[in-house]
Amino acid sequence: MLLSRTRTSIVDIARAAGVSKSTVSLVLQKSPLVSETTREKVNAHIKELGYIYNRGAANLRQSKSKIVGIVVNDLTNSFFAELAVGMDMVVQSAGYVQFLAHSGESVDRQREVIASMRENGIAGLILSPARGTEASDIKALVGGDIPVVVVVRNLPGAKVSTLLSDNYAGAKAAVRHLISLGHSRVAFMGGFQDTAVFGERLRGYRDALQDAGIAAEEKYTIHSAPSRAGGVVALERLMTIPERPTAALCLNDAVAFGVCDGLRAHGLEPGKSFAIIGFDDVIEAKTAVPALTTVSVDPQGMGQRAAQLLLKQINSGQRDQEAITTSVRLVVRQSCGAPVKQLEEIE
Amino acid sequence: MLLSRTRTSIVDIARAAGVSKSTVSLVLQKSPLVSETTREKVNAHIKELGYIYNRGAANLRQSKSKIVGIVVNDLTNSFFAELAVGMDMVVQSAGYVQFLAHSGESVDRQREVIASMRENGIAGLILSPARGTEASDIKALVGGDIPVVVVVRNLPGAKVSTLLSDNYAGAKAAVRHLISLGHSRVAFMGGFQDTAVFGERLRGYRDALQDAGIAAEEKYTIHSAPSRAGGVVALERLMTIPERPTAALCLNDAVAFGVCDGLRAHGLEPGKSFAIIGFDDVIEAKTAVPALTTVSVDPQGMGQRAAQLLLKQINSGQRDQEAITTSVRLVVRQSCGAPVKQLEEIE
DNA sequence: CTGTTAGCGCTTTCAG
DNA sequence: CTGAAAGCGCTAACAG
Repeated sequence: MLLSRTRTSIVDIARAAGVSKSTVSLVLQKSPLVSETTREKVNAHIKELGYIYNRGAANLRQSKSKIVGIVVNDLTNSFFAELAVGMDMVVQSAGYVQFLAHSGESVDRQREVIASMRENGIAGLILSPARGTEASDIKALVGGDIPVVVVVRNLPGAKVSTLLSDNYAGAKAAVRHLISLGHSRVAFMGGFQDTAVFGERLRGYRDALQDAGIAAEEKYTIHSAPSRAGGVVALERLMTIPERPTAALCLNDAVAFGVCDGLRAHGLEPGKSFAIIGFDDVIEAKTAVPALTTVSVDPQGMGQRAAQLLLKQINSGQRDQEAITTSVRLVVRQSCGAPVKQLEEIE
Repeated sequence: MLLSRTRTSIVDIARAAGVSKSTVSLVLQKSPLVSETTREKVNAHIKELGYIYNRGAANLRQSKSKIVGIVVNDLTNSFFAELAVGMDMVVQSAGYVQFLAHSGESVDRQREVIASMRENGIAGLILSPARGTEASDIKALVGGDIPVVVVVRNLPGAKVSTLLSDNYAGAKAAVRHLISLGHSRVAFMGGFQDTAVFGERLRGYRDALQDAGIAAEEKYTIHSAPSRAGGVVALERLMTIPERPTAALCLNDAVAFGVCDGLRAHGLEPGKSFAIIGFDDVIEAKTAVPALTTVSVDPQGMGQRAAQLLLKQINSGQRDQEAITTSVRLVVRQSCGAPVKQLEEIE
């Protein structure tokens, strides 16, 4: 808790170099106002004394910081972990640091951690909301003081920039693909009716069927936890229904992997007797199942985009902007072998 | 970058409540020295003005912080993501926040990010080192000012607390298990000779064979990237060697999953014609392959332990302690279904 | 129990 | 080009 007995500061090096502390400060800021000779002298002493810049003090003085907050609902899910890695890349290379926290889908924890980050002076926040987060929550948490970017899950009504993938179109394209392969009994597996993501993907699934003149059977929509374990459960359910589907669109890759696990437990090879489409295109999808096709969201790319968006807002001093929802076009691709198509942006 | 035009401070609320700022400060610290009446009055104004505590200012004044740094080599790998989640849990509930960064196995990035964290005043650091990190690096980075806990990968010679799993014993137990099932041609798959973890696990593998009077064939050790994709590659290599092994211990779960992927591509069901043991016991291992057995490290538990260790050191003001290496005993378990045994600690 | 005062380490006018 | 002085928001003696 205690940081050294009072580590060497700007005045120590000023004294050592025989200059004033303001001069040292200027050197630190690489100001051109200081002569080459003094700069070198000062820098020498900085090295010698092992001086560490105290950014906290500077932040206080300037009322600004180069810290961003990132709160993610579930780091245990590769999709979100990769999302975080993408953000990390751009945050780091912009010279910022991040408080990165995991809410574990708990809105309470999410609230606490955001409050804590605010006290610690973040300049902006990226939030991948916990299930059950309300639009009203977020403006209560950050009083419009700092820019906020919401990712992945939509918070309808929240007046913040939001970066979403076009789940509807992606799901629709995936199901169209299955239909073009001759499937007519297609299931939608995984997830519960509690996130916008689920709703959008389901809607895409239904509309694609409808467009093809196929009635969407209610029993073909199989709810389960949106995890790998959930996929296994969903498959078990699937096996019991009459007129069993021949293909499925899964809520996400985790569910798809679980469905594959389940099929194999029944001695069936995924992609052979039963076609599966995953969703998100997590790194593992690249080798998980030879026959796996996914709707590609490219989590790392999305994370990068979100972070860029936030930094732009921070630097432009933007606040309280109208909800600018950007959606990322999704492409259906064969996971193994095929090159990943580029992320495209649409309004 | 700019934090509001100068947000409401302790003096604003002091003025509003008609008290001095020190009184407000005392209220904030829940000091018993302040009367119930004034406390309530002050609190009322705090709410009304939407005051946000400026922890940075307090940190500066007290030369301490409740921020820890966590640097992880690869968040993309579920093992490390779960490790981070475990740390997050205890850090958060101790009222700390964390800078959490991903080094992507780059020692340069690792160095930069640690430097940045130090400038930002972390009270301690947990490091899961990037490949190639030297013992000398770390004392250069943190000058013994703050406590450091190194996890997962050993940095022989570094004088810091280290939390490792007993890789040698775990690997040995796993191979003994395979031998007891009747396997005599056992491969070791995945990884390169560049981390201590690899060396320890390999040594355990070899010694178990030796103890059973089986010669460890050099060709049965198959190097590859320690990732899922690497596992696929390793399996391809394996298929080409004469007197093909009948079982394998994999460097980690990611490799094990890749090996399974590869087997399936060859029409072989993992666990049937070829036995596999993974390593780490990532969440997915719980459903990934019905027949999968892993050496259980319990990443989240290990993360919690590491964070507790760090916090203890922070609170006790410990510095420069001798290298206290704690190793966690590993158990071999059937991944699916079987209950996870508790983490045990040994000297 | 409450107010006064000084100062954490830095930046920033403003003079010299 | 360099120095002196003030102040960011908070805490910590110390008086009253």
